[in-house]
Amino acid sequence: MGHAPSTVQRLIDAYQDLLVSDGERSATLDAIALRAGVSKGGLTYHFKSKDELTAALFARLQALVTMDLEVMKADPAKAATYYVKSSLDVDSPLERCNTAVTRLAQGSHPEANELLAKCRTQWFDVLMDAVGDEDMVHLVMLLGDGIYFNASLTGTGAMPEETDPATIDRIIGLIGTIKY
Amino acid sequence: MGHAPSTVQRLIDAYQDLLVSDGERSATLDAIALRAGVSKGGLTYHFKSKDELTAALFARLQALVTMDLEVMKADPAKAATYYVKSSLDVDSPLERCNTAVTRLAQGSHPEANELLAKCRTQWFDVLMDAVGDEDMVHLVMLLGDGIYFNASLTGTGAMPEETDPATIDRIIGLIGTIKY
DNA sequence: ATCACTATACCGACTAGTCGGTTTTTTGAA
DNA sequence: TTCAAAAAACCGACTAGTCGGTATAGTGAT
Repeated sequence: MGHAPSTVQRLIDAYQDLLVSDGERSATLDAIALRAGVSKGGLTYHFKSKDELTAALFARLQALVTMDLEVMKADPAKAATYYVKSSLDVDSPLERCNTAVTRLAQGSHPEANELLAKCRTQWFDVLMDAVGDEDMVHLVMLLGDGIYFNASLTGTGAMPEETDPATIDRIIGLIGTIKY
Repeated sequence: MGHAPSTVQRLIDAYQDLLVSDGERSATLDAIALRAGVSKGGLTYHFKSKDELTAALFARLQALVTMDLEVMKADPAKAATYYVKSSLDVDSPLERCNTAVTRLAQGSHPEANELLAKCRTQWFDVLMDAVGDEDMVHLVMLLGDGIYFNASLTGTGAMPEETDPATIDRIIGLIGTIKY
């Protein structure tokens, strides 16, 4: 049966959600505890410091990326399309966690930057195995980043329809016509 | 001859630089004043509140974008290439200001989000006039966003060579082969 | 006298982290 | 099966420090 998420997981969820929806400044210990449904003392029982909580968030991202890489390796022919399309799914566990860590990176958290760089290198390597051509891999990853950037910016401001799935499908079609 | 920047401009510069290099949290009034080489009192003399300073940063971005749009309109044939390539130049006044406002947007500052959305719509419209095909414009803008995202993430973490100009040139070449 | 500041002091709100104490769950011997 | 002791989970008030903002007295150039 599906376990109800543990307090530890709920605390990481709460931290992640606050980072994604309101940014680093709003992700205070009090706010995290409140959202997770525990007291501040309950939070500090599980995580002695905010850095420890952040480390747990980093570990979650690494785990989710590892799973994502396995999916891509399992079907190399679809790896590139999968990478681009999954950038659109901002509500997936991976994308949400990725966004959360990106928020920290943009607050110039050195470890967050290093982790993101490492993950990107891993994606790059798997895409290279699947696609073969370096420039095409760069194109695919940059396109994915652009989609992700657009999607994650659509918080309050009403963006145009740049990131709707049908448009992405047509763009993937255009890319598919490239001979390399 | 080139005026030495006024105190007002130096204060906006300082705010912008701190946002870009250290994120929203580090951009305190004290830090801004220190970097601009004025006292805190000197800052509050020119800007009654941090919101006023932020408004000045927003106005700067709008002005820089308007100039950028004029450049693109002046040579529509090169507009798309110009858009993609200029995304790489993270040290240009426009990209630095854009990054600074993006930092605020990711801290879920509603006005920053609206401004960025507005600017993107303006770029989209000009590119539509220049390129004609909507999907190609989306592709160009997403690619530019991806480049920008990558480049702006390269703060501390040593990124791979994804965003070097030669690679971008080859990718532009690939895009150029698409028939639409 | 006005402008463009410097320098310093202060306030209230907020933040990360601490700590003594309380509740809940688990354990293992009678 | 019962039940008390131990361990784990959790509470919330408190501390020290930070931030945005306010206030005020003074300085030197025009």
